[in-house]
Amino acid sequence: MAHEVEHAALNRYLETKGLKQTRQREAIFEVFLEASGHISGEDLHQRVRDRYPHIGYTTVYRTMKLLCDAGLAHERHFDGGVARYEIPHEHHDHLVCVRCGKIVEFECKMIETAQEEIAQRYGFQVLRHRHELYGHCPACTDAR
Amino acid sequence: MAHEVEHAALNRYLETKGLKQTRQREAIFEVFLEASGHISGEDLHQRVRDRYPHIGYTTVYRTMKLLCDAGLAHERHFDGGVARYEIPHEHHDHLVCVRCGKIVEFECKMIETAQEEIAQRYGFQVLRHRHELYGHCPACTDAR
DNA sequence: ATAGATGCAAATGTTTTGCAGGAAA
DNA sequence: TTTCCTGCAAAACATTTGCATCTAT
Repeated sequence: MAHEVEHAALNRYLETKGLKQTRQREAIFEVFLEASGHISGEDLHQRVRDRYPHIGYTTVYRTMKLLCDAGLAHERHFDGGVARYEIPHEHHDHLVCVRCGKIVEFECKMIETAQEEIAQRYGFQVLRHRHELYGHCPACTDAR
Repeated sequence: MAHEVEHAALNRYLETKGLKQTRQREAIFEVFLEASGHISGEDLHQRVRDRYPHIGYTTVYRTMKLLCDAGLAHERHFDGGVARYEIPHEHHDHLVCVRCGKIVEFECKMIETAQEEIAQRYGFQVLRHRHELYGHCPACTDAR
């Protein structure tokens, strides 16, 4: 089993919450870590199934929710209606290819600053935001 | 009936497409225009029901889709999973209050410019985007 | 032994579709 | 009178919940 550090973090979290360490949780977390980003609940379920044929959708969803609570995963919803999960890291936004589904992360200090200024102008206390650019990635632009 | 100009535009569209002018379509469009912005399908249905008790959800959805195709309405999906409709006007983004649901529009040329630069940097051809700031509006910030 | 986890089936919530009857052109 | 609409019920679709059973502690 790879990702020892991460699994240790999960086990620590489970322990502090009085929750249990199970094969399913380990398997789901492992597959999630291997996928390294933007994997959908469905894909995750499929891949975990390769190792645990009887695992249910339910357990995948419940475990991902748990991982999010533990701060070990981040849930995103892009257009299309399915939840996707990423490994938490510094703040960023996304470019999404509407043809092939490719997702690219970007970071822009200037936009962050502008957002703060806008929030202040309207008296809003911003808790989170959503910023996604949808279009064609380089490969899909060339393809026609 | 108010909004004569808009209804004329709808009738013109229906005619060019060989579609029919019906009481339901008129009623839905009228209620949509009166709401002037960010009304949900459910609210729309409720309000139309005050005038046409037997109107179905289905007709409201189908009509809003038609209005979107005609360019007379714009569909938005903020967090929460319900479609909301607004009267089309120049490009803008939104601030959404997570407590009271208030929606405020904003426009920022600087962000638009930054988006273009980012798209170029990653070779994406951007078709549309989504930019929403979620937080507490002034009233809800004061309330506690 | 016991609190907690699992997996199935059924429920949820929003939107869409099939279809038979109804209305506009 | 033909083409298009409407409204109901049922389907879709992603996710959640109820519950009886199983398992880690």
